[in-house]
Amino acid sequence: MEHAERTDVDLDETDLAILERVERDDEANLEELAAELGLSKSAVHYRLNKLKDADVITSVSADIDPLALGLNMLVITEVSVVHERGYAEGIGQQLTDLDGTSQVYYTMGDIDFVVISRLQDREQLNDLIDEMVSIDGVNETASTFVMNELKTGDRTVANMSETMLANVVDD
Amino acid sequence: MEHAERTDVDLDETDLAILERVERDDEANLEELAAELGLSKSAVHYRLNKLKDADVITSVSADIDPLALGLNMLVITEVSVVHERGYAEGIGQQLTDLDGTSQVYYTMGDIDFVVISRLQDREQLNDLIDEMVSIDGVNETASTFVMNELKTGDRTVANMSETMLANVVDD
DNA sequence: AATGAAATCGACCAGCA
DNA sequence: TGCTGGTCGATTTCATT
Repeated sequence: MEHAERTDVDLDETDLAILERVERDDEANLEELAAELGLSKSAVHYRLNKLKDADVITSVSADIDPLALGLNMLVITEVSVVHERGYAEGIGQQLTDLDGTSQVYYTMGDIDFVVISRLQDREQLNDLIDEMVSIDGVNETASTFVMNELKTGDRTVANMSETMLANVVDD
Repeated sequence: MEHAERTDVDLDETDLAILERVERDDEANLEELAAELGLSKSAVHYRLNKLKDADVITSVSADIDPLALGLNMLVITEVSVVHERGYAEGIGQQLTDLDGTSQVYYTMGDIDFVVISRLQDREQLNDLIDEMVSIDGVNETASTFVMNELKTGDRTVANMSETMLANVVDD
């Protein structure tokens, strides 16, 4: 199935303010949100519904500290594969299914896949690499330890410049 | 500032079931959660509070579709820096502050930093690379386009194997 | 971990700009 | 189409067992 085309919603500055607020913390009640944003409860409620209906907000979810689960190791692995037609898709799925993998990207160029994994110990890392190389079509892997996670990917609006935000509003 | 040591919480299978549920979707009310988990409303409420107090759940936040904001480009950039004492820390902070960057990792080995960015067009990518190379101490950058994002990093418990989960429970 | 009462919240509506 | 202010039922919260 092809990715569904985005039904283009047009957002205004108020929508962006709401998004910035709830991507940071969605535990506040309507009254607090309304006060912070200078709107009425109903307006916030109305716009939040719209943003969810339009799939601008895709979900509301709890963020869990990986360290609380003993996931002390963070590893980035570059995976290169043999270049035959149709291979990549199946390999990508298999990488996605491996225990411990957190993010999987299919990339242009000579690398093919970048996989980011969270693990508890070196044994799990060994197992993971073994599983990767045993996937049919995988050529080579190169792993790098992450010493420090300086910025996590859990914000979207907050990372955008004024120019980028302006592009959203006026088209 | 050093990272705060985790005050070790011990979690049981019920806690893990709750975490798996709310990291996927936190919009359900207590009654639904209780029914799905086979617990009473109060028990779920009690445990959720405990998990938040213990910072196992760090936040509850809305997930926003980057495509809804025109962020069609996803790029992975490897940044290498000159190796002088104390340089890396400041550079990491500056990378973190750049518009468009979504994730920043400080890594072992010859690469030094891996940066993942979301952008709207090539001009923004050019600007970003320019800003990176103009950071004092940055040596070289190499960027790769992501053609397909197969797995996003927004789940933690769901990515863990039975073995990994067992490690959490019995220590 | 369950109960029940009190406090709070979110959904909805009629009316309005 | 987007908003207001108010109402009501649903929900959370909390003290108690």
